[in-house]
Amino acid sequence: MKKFSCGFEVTMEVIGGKWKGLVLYFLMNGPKRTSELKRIIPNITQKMLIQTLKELEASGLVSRKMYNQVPPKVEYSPTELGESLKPILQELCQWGGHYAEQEYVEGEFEIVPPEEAS
Amino acid sequence: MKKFSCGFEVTMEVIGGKWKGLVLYFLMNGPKRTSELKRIIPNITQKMLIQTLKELEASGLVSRKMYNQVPPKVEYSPTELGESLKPILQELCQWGGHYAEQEYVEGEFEIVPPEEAS
DNA sequence: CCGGATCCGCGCCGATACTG
DNA sequence: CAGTATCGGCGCGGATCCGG
Repeated sequence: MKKFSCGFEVTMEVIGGKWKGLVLYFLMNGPKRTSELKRIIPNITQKMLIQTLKELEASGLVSRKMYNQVPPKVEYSPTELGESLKPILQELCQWGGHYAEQEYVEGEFEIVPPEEAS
Repeated sequence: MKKFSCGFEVTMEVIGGKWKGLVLYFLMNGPKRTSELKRIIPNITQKMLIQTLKELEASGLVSRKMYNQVPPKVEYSPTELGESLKPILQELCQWGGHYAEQEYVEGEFEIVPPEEAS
């Protein structure tokens, strides 16, 4: 059992890292197939996408629905627990957007369409 | 200039990682000296504490005030920009607290006094 | 009391190739 | 289309010693 001194650390354990929060954020608008997510987040590799989704599922934030057919079809959607993070994720997103425009950090960060993002 | 496709990534760039958000969170209750922070977060090493504070300062979220005296005294406090993160940090903290008590993850995470935390 | 400097292990994350 | 397997770089974060 991992021990922390503050709930903040627990949340970070769950949506921290490079991709987890972002993937969850894009799932909030409705169920997505793996390939859709890959298209929305072009810079993620297939490996990291699958791994991220598995971690989110293990954390109980995302549910995985499989259709037994060919070609395979899998859809991911946020669970109720995952949905409960929606307002927070949106605030984090908005804050970052405003922050990037602060004169203090102007030229440090840029928000661009996915194709051009690093 | 770092490029992102979503403000969320920018925010994570600033409060992500193992310590940045946590240190900022504990600064919200008022200015703190280095040694105070070290006492509040015993598991952080001095190196990481200093490094974290410098990064937060470079991001414009924390201001560093030095008193020229012996023994040296330095105080850190959140800037206005840093303060603007306060509600979000609190929500992240509360969410993590509730999450740790979900039956789904019971036994996975525990929130304990700093001395026992890992 | 406060901070800098070095060394280094480990794990995150990426690239690539392959299966059903 | 969805997922697995393997290999490896690199940087975060930790331990420790040193200086003002």
